[in-house]
This record gives sequence, structure tokens and C-alpha cells, in this order.
Amino acid sequence: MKSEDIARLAGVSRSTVSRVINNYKNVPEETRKKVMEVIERYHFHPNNSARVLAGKKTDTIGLFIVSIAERTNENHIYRNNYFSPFVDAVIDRANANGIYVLVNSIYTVKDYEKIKQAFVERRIDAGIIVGTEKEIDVIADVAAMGYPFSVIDYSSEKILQRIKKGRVAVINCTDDEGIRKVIEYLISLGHRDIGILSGRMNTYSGRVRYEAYREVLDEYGFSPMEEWVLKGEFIKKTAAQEVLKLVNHGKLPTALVCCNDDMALSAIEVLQNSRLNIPEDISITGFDDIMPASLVKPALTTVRVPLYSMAQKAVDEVLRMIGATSGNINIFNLETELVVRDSCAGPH
Amino acid sequence: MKSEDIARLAGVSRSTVSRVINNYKNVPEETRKKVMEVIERYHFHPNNSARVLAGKKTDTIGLFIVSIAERTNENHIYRNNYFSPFVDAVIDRANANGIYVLVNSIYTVKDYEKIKQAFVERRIDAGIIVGTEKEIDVIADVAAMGYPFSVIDYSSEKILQRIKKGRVAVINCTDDEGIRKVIEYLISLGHRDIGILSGRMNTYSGRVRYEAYREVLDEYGFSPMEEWVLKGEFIKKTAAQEVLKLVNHGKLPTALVCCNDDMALSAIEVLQNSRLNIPEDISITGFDDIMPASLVKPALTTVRVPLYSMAQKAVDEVLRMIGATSGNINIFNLETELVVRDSCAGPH
DNA sequence: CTGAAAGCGCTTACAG
DNA sequence: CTGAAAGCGCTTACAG
Repeated sequence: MKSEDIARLAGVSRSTVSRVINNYKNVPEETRKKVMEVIERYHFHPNNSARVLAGKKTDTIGLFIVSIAERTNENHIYRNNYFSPFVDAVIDRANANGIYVLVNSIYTVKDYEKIKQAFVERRIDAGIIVGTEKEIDVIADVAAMGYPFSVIDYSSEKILQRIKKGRVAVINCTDDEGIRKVIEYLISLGHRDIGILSGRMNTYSGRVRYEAYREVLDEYGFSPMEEWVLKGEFIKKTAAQEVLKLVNHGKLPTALVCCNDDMALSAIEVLQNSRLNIPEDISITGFDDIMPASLVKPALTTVRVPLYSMAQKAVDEVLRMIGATSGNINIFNLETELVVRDSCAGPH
Repeated sequence: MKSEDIARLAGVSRSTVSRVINNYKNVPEETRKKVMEVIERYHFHPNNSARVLAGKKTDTIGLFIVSIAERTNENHIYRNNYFSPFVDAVIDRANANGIYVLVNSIYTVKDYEKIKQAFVERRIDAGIIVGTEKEIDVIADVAAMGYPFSVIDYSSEKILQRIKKGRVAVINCTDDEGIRKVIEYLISLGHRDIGILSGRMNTYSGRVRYEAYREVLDEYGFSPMEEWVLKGEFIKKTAAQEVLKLVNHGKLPTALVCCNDDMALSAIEVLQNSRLNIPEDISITGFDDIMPASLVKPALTTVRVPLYSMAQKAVDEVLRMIGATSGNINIFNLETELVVRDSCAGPH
């Protein structure tokens, strides 16, 4: 069944069938009805490739989830508590607008090419790039070719410095404000000896969160011991090793700020196994507010990242840009929020 | 940049360019090299729509996640601990084979049409249907049109009775064996008063798990009180209400078999809030083995559903069927496994 | 081994 | 308001 068949059955030309399918205004109601009846009777849907080849949109966006670290790390990308709701939100939002989503995981540097490829093969109208170590060269290439896309959690300076024109939306949250809120909360509880379990420094949020920690402590005139600055790489296992080292070292901070919830959960487990009580012996905070954060005991005090809103914004911007003719670079910083639960108390 | 440009630059015809792109054997090494050089220099990728229209595969499969219940339920599909790893596995497996994945969520009955539509518009070569209330009519239609697909967690009798020919793979796990193992484990601990928190009866696994419970208890000659048979619908909130009713009723079973982990987690929370100790006062078991199952206290004894393998099988079968000429209906039942953790003990 | 040509199923100026 | 025709960018018999 093709449009030609519909045309014959309805007694019109293919042109007219096409006009009713594409909702042209200059089709008399009667003709439209006649054609629609045949279309519906045969459940006709136009061949998408033919439409695209003839110049229509694909009505598909690509979602690229980049994570070199996750490849070997046993938690792959989608069982990652951070990416999962993001994927969810993107698909929901796109589907609600009649847009399909092509999801791709990027686990190796070589796979970066897949991003360009999906555009160049014209499988998608636009893209959303989320994840960690995103490659500026690929991103700049895509922008230069004029394809619209959103990047999540990416340095806007890096983008602005490298990309002069293009249609791109950069969507971040206020990581620095989040760290400030959580540290000031700890200080209000009486803490001065505050350690950090940092994330990966080759990610934007990893850097910003760490730098905000240094900045806020400086501002208050506290200087943490060198041993309290742990490098957790955003990974549970690495975090566990670092925390174990800290415990063996002996002199603990009274509070430990973890740069994501996964590491905070890991830290809690290691500390509890070492017969330390949380929050009595040491306060722990997280970042992200993933689902298990509220399930563990003690429930984790953390900073909520508005992942769902960020995903929706990414979709909305991308859809707007598909329609737009002019190109612009827009930066969005969505608000983070302190979520106080049970993992913090005053020192000793 | 199109194949015609490549042809001109390489000094050959479009036919020859096409032959090297499609790896035809009858192209001399020298010609191939000459063309490949130009292709690589310009990072040429053929327009996918043109290829598909000319008769090639889309190299894309559709993943349809059906869940009417999840729409209003606040946990949407992908933040569902069951679907998330499934989506993960499908994308990983497909991407590893150079296949794209178009993900769609089906939240309303009207959306069922999207499944057929994706096929008829020729956006995909094959599909994978997972989720709950799957519609036999749509499935039968797709099969009748000759499109290959895999269904997960679906009654094979229903399929075989309705679909006479087509290319379809039905992928289930041994839900009945899982329930048997968990109940026999409880019996070995000394339990005789075993209740159930059942799932949705309009799902295959919901029915099978419940029926297996009745069958095994019958076999051992135990008959549970009517009040011990709770209807949780696979939903946390509903489960919580049912368990609360049970607590208020007073006479508790010594063990409660929950038909998924979400409900088991919910049950544990309600019972603990009612000052009951688990497993001392009552033993709890789950089904699925989702990630939080091992994180809660006490860690949940449950039945592991081999979700990852099921997803891989679904992809592998679908890819096999795309290549195959003949049509068949194949049924697979992957093994479940008892995972003993800390939520069960002997009665009193 | 290779090119000219037909064809895939649409859309959209163009002309009437 | 509507049809005939060109064109989108490929692939693949066909003929040589």
C-alpha cells in the first residue's frame, strides 16, 4: 500500500493525497474527507524514508549517552541511577510531542563517530548528548555542520570558546550553589573539619563541585587536612577504597561531602563496616538525589539535581531549534536544592 | 556530499561507489582503494533514507515498553527498576551489532498503534515488546504483516493460539519454578503459614507466579487463610495498603511471598513501621532481584529474573529473524534462581 | 569489471 | 483547487 494506491482508490492524484497527509490548507473539505476515508480504511502510513528523502523531517532525535568509564565499570549506563531517569524523561517528553528517540551508548573513543554519523546519515533531526567525558572536537564538528543539539553537564566556557556559530543549548545545574548549600548546612551544624570525596576531574560537574568545595572552605577560613581530600572518580569501588584508606589513616574529618550519591552510599557502607555510626561519628552528604538515597539507613542528606527538568529542557530546546532558522548558543543553569535527611548531625 | 560527488572525485560511476560501500566482491582492490580514499577524505556516509528506499535494511530495531499502569503511577517506565536494566541491555546488545534502537513508551491504549506505525512507516526492521498489558490484537497484526519481533513475558499459549504464522520469539523466564524454589525454601525453614502479595493478573508473570503459589501450597497440603492472599498489583503503594490491612487484621502469616521486589520493599517498610522485626517476626521474599534488593536492611531474599540475558536473547533472536527467510514461532524460558539473603528465618 | 538507466515512494514547485 | 513531472540519493538488475 502506497500513496499511489490511495490516490487511485480515492479517485485523485498522488499530489492530492500528499496534500491531505501534510495538512495543506488549500484542499476542499470534501476532497480531504474522501481521501482520509481511504487512508483510514487501509491504515495507510506513508513510507518514512520516502518522505525524508523528499525533504521532510525525520521526526527523530538522537540521544547519545557518553561514558567511557562505564564501559569497564560493571554498572553500564542505563542501570546507572543518574542516567536512567534522564533517558526516561527524554523519551517521555519527545514521545509526547510525536518525536521518536534513537538511543545510543558511547563506550569508546572510537564510538564518538556514531554521533556525527547519525546526523550525516540523516537518521535524526537533532541530538542530545549526555554523560561524562564528552569530546569537544566531535561536538564542534556537529555544530559546524549546522545540526542542532543539546549538551548536558558541559562547560559553557569551553563551548563558547570553541563554537562560534551553530544551534546549541548547554544545560547544566548550579553545581557550585549546591555544594555551597550543603557545606553551609554542615557549618551551621558546627562542623569545621570537612572532607571531600571528589568526582572525575575530566567532567564538568566533577570539577565545579570540587572547586566550589575549596572556595567555600577558603571563604570560611577552614583548611582541610590533605588526607581528607579523597579522589573517588564518581565510582563506588574507587570511593570505597579511598574511604578505607581514610579510616586506616585514623584522623577523620567530622563530615564528608561526597560529590555524588553513589560514592556517598559506598562511603556509608565502608564506615558502618568499620563500626562507625552515621551521623553520630561522622556526617555524610551526597549529590544528585538518586532513588536509593532515600531508601538506605540512615537516609542520605544530599543535593537534588533537577534531572527530569534538565532532560525536558534538553528536548524542548532541541525541538525549538529544529524549527528555528537562526542559530544561537543558549546556556541554561537549573537550580539545585538541598535535601536534608538523616545522615548529618553536629560533630561529636 | 552525495555518492555522485564521490564518484566524480574518484573518477568512477555511482554504481561503483555503491558497490564498494556495500562490499560487493567483484570490485578490484585498486578501484576499491581509490574510492575508499575519497570516501574517507570527505567522511562520506550515504543518506540512510535513500538507502532504505532503494531496498536496504534500516539497521534499526524498535523497543516498545508497554505499561498502562505506569502512566499515572508516578514511577514512569524507565525509572522502573525492572525496565531500566532491560533497556540498557537491549541498547548495548544492539549497538554492539551496529544496530540502532528506537525506544518508545506506550502509556495508553491508543499508543498501541505506534507499534504498528513504526513498522508500517518502515522506520524499523524488527521490534521488541516488553512491559505489562500487551495487546494481543496489535501483536497478531504485526505478525500477520510478516514483521519479526520478540515479546517478553507473554503467554506462549495465547500467542500460539492466535498467531499461526509469522516470525516471532517469545521470551519468558521460569516464573513457576522461581516461586516453587522460594516456597520450598520457606518450608525448609519450617514455615507453613505462607501468605502472598500478588501482582497484576492481566500480566503473564503476575498470573503464573500466583498460580504457582497455589499449586505448590496445595501440593504440600497447606491452605492459607483468605486474609493472607493480598492483591498488590505489582505497585508499591497498593502493596503498602494491602500489607497495612493485613497488619490491622491481626493474624499474620509467618512468611509473605511477594510477587516482585518493589512490593517486597514496600511490605518491609510498612511492617517495620508497625514495629515488626524482619525476619524474626515475619519472613519476606521478593521476585526479580532489582538493584535496591541487596541494599535495604535486611537484604532481600528473592528470585533472580535473568533480565539481562532475556534482553540479549530478544535482540539476538530479532537479528536472526531479520536475516531469516522462513517464519517460525520460538518460545524460550530462561532459568530463574533463588537468591538467599537476610529477610527470612524460621517461624518464631 | 563497470556504467547507464530504472526504480524505490514520497513532496512540491509549476502550470493550468 | 489539482494533476503531471521533476527530484530527493541511493541500489541493483541489465547489458556490455
